[in-house]
Formats: sequence, structure tokens, C-alpha cells
Amino acid sequence: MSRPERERQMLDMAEEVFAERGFRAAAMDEIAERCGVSKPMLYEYFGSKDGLLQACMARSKAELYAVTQRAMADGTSAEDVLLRGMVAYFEFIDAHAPTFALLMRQPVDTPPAAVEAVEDTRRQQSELIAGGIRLFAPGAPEATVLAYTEIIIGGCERLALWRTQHPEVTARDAARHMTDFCRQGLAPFMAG
Amino acid sequence: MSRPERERQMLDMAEEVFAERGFRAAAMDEIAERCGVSKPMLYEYFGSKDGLLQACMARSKAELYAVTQRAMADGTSAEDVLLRGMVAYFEFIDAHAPTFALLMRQPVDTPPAAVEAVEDTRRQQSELIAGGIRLFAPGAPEATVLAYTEIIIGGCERLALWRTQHPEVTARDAARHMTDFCRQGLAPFMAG
DNA sequence: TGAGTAAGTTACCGCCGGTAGGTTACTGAC
DNA sequence: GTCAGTAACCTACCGGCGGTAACTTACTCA
Repeated sequence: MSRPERERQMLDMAEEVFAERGFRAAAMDEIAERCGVSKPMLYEYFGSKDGLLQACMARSKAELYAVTQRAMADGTSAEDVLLRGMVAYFEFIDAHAPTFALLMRQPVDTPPAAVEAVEDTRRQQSELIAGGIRLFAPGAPEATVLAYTEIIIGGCERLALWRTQHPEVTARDAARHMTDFCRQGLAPFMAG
Repeated sequence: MSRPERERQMLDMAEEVFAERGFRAAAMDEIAERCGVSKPMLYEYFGSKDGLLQACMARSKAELYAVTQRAMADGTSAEDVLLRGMVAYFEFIDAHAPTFALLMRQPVDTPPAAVEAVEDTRRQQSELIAGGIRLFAPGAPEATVLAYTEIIIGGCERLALWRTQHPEVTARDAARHMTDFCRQGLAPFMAG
């Protein structure tokens, strides 16, 4: 079998095993076996287990980019562009690239129990935030409250990570950004 | 040394090593050594490496809850409650509980290339989103655009995960929630 | 037809998570 | 005092898995 052909097959099998077992529990031997090939071939082609994962993600990354950009290009207005991009994103996560989806959801290396513990902590924070929203926006329907709670949780975590590379942004700045965004979103800056 | 005393020390050392090396590269032998104790003691007390991490997180979780709830209790209005809660959250990530922070933030220190690849993909999506924001809200200052981009990225990822447990919410619903929230935040539902 | 090369293999190493089984050392009852 | 009971702690080991060295087909083409 030719190199590019074999590479593609290996990526397919790796995605499968990563998705089934999680990255840590996935054994290189099993991936090799599913390819009908011996382990050193994987190392020949991808260097390491991390390298194999990286290659999987590179492929998914390209796919995600193509899909979202194509969707956005069809938009008829600024708002429509955003909406189409987001629909494409959620559909991509739904249907394609189980490995990639897996990785977005949990850090590469984390044991399942730890993931559950993090989720548990998020649930704890969710209650606080949902309570805050109900107080702040008593008119919001419950489904909206729940969805917005998740958005805020994710936004906070992401902003916290981003701040580690932007030390000039203080904790107070970040909180201010979050609350501003929660209150009015982009409305204050919109044209017209 | 008594059991509870030793346990606390082990958690402290484990947090330290996890934070320094990352979970995967952290060796139980090293944690044991820093405690001045042999490895089987760790297993006696926490069962496994995963168990040790879990125990670290349980402690951090309690601390985070206490800190944010206390901060929110001092709020003078609905908006103030949200703001105080978020300041407390960001400060917690800043200063305390390196293990907990580790799970939220990716190991920038000794980067497995795979983690970098996830970040890379997010950056790719960031460009799309930041472009959308600039189009959608041309009046927004650059610092705000960047911060909001991160919030949206995190919010999308979180919402995608949440949807896996709420199959009744379609991709289109999720996207609609996101764009609604981006446009006006909680404003449409606020009292007064 | 044989040099060069690319695909593929076997058989191994070493690290590290995890364990079996034993050793101090302190307590308290007789 | 001494001896059972127990709780903290150790040495010495195992097995799985990521990773590698060294070798073997098998195909191509001057």
C-alpha cells in the first residue's frame, strides 16, 4: 500500500480508536492492528502517539475551516453570516470528526473521573449563574436561561485561558467584559 | 505523621507537581519523594493517580464554590452580584489551586504539540469570529473585539457540549441562541 | 541483474502506574 | 513488663505500553 493511502487509513483508524477509548486508553498496538500493520509503521509515519493525534487534528481542523467558511460565504447580511457560521460549527461537531469533537470537549490527557469532576464543578457554578440570570433577567424563558448559562460558563473559562497570555487584562477587566457582554451583547457597537 | 495531616501534605505536593509537569508527565514517585514518603503510601491514601487528581479537584471545587458564593453574597444589585461573582472566579483562576487551573487552562509551559494544535484550531476560528464581529459591530474597540471573540469561542464550545445531553436542542436552535445572545445579551429579558 | 529504496517485521528496552508482603513503632490491657 | 493489635511506612517487584534497533521482503529501473 502506498504511503499517502496508508497514512489516510491510519488516521481513520486512529480517530476511531481515540474516539472509542479516549486518547490515554488508546493503545498504539490496537491502532496498528486495525490497520493490519505492525506498530513501528505508525512511528515511521507519525513519530509518536502525540504526533498521530496531531495529524488527526490537523485534518479535522482543515475540514472545520472549510465547512464554516463556506457556510459564512453564503450569508446575505452580517447577522446572517454569524448565524450560518454557527450552524455549520454545531453541525460539524454533531456529525463529523469524533476525535476532534472529543478533544474540544476534554483536554487530551485527562482521566474520565477528572473530566466528570470538572463537569461537576461546572454544574455547581451553573447553579450560581443560572440564579444570577433569573434575577437579572426575570423575563427569560427557562430554555433560554439554560442555554445562556452554558454560554456564559464557556465564555468565562475561555476568557480565563486567554487572559493567561494577556497579562495586561486584569481580573476586573475580564469580569467587566463578561458582564457587559451579558447585558447587551454587541448592541452598543452596532452600526445603525 | 497523622493521616489527615499527611493527606493534606500529599494533596499540596500533588498539586505542585501536576502544575509543574502536567498530569501525564507527573510521576507518582516524584510526588511521593516530595512528601518524604514512599509511593505505596499514595496508593494507600488515594487508590490511584486518577484518584489523587480527583481528590485535588474536590478540594479546589469546594474552595471555588466558597469564594464565588461569598463574593456574590456581598452584591448590592443583580448586576453587582454577577460582576462580583465573575471577579472572584477570575481571581481564583489567577491565584489559587494550580491543579484546578491546569484543567481549565492548557499546559503552555511544556506543550505537547497536540494541545497547541487545539489552540491553533481555535485561533483559526477566532479569525472568522473576530471578522464577523467587526462586520457586525463596527463601532467596537479592538480590545473589546478580542475579548468578545474569546467569550464567543468558549460559549460555542460549551454550548456544543451541553447539546450532547440535550438532543431536543437542534444545531439551528443552538446557533440561534448564540446569535441572539451576541446581539443583545440579556437585555430583552431584563426587568424594567 | 543487481543497486537502491520504500514498505514492513520481530524482538526488544525502560519508564511508570500499581501491588504483595513485610517492618517498625506506638498504644493499651492484663 | 510484655504482648496483642493496629496504623504508618518500606523494599522489591510486576506488567503494560510508548518507543526503537536491526533486519527482511519486494518493487523499480539504469
